[in-house]
Amino acid sequence: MTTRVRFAPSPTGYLHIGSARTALFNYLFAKNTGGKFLLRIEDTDLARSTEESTRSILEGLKWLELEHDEELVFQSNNADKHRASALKLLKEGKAYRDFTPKVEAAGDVKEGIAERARAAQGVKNMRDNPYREISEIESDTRAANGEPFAVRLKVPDSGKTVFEDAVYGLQERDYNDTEDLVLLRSDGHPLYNLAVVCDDIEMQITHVIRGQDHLTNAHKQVLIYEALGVTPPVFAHLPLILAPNKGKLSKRKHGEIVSMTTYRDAGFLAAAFRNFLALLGWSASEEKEIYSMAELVVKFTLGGIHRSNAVFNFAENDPRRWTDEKAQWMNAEYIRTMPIGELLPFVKAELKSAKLWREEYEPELRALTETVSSTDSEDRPATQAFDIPEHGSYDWFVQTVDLIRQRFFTLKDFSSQGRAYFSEDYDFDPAAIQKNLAKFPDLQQWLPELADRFEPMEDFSEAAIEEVVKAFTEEKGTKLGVIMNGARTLLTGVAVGPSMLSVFQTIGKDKSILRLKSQIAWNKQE
RNA sequence: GACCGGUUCGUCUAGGGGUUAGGACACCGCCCUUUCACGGCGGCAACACGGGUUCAAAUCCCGUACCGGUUACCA
Repeated sequence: MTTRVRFAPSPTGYLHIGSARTALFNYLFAKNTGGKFLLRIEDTDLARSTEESTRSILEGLKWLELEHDEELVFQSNNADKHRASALKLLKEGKAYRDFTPKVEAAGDVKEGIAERARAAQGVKNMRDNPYREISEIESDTRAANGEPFAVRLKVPDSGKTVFEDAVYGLQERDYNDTEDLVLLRSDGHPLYNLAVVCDDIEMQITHVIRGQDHLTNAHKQVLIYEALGVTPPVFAHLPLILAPNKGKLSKRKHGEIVSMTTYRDAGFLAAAFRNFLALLGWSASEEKEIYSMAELVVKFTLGGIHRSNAVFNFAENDPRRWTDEKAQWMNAEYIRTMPIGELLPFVKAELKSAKLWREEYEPELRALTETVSSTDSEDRPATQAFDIPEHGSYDWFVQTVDLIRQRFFTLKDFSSQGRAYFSEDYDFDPAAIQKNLAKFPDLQQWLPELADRFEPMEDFSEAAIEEVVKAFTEEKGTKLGVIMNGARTLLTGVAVGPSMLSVFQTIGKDKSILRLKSQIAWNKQE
């Protein structure tokens, strides 16, 4: 039997990091077992569901490249079927009409529930509903008279629900601990637990993989499956992802850092984020951190899922730790080690959106196949002096990206920190000016002078540049670092980056000269 | 409150009767270097607590503490 799993978010916000991981695990399990990954939007609560949210969720899934196999299902479209099931149970005596008037929840719903539970301590039987045992005739009559009623499942008097959770093991719950849950609201609207069970049956779901917050719901759902006479699917509940204080990670309290689109917009690679997510609550039991999607698919098992919750670690008021540092590291790791050919399209998109892209960077067909296939960043020789691509060409673009990616963390860095490589209009980091220029006033004369030395050079290779700069340094009786760092600041606007010789060569002779002579940075320091 | 679940370095985790308790991120130090957030080497750092079982417990059992989930005519 082929496995069929579903990711079933409710459209009440953007794609949350926890939901994203649930989607990932469902996807991985489906692909690992050669099954289908389905998507269902749980919009039974029309009042809270929004189209905007559905769009955002779809967008997040698209970014993560978790494509669903069959047509998207909207739960609200199946309301009639859900209702029919409830009515069937009513007819069979497995459910009953509850004529208790509906009470509107007020204030903090959660708190109200807990409060009521504490107050009802010991006095209330979960199933002491006065309408549970009224006669069929009375029930029918009152209903016929137009008296509003909810339909509740009649939980059997004694016994327990039992199921084997693929993650948490054997789960048992005494019927006494489960109330007669409402299947249909008094306005005829089907409720979550009913809807989920009906849809999962309809969609022939074999494995329900979802957050641990549904673990107790599973007992209620098993009850519905039993009443309906259908064998329940396999349940696998996932540990929760917590905030640093080990509390709930919520959209309201933690805002954008839990939204998938935040990461997309911050310049994360989907592959890196997926990799990070996969390792949050799951492990292949080996000392390895970097997994491609293909590897994850092969290695994924429900048995590798943990039972304990994981903390998503970040510090709200520390910009460097705005999100989990391991996620940041993972992204940097991908940027600097993935095959350059795979990275290029992302850099292109980033440069385009920053208006830094130029058509000259577009590959000719020949160049593309050559570069992409010969990409083993492991043992590619360092840029050679005799191999200087024409500035601004496709080859130059590839070489430049490869050079500067070493110290980048996100795709955004290509258009911010790396801006000077692609544009004449770049900013100067005040700290860099302070550290590398202001401290050495002589540089204001020296650097333009160095530019003059570059002028007559025919061969602007790293070796040739090195020779000129070294001679110049000696002549001035200063240290190489002073010249190099001053030049770095003028040429790139920042204090960090690759070897200056590579930078000179990459920026090119003409631009290097221009920038060394530019007084903009100097003027800025005043 | 009740029911359910969890607890290995700060964080993500490996290990599940005998290990110097391993890896990754972060942090610290050294090296490389013209700077650096790359790289290399090294370091700091954990089995929640108390009982039991056992020759031997981080690992099995019981209890305690703490944390989390659920307890809706929400999903």
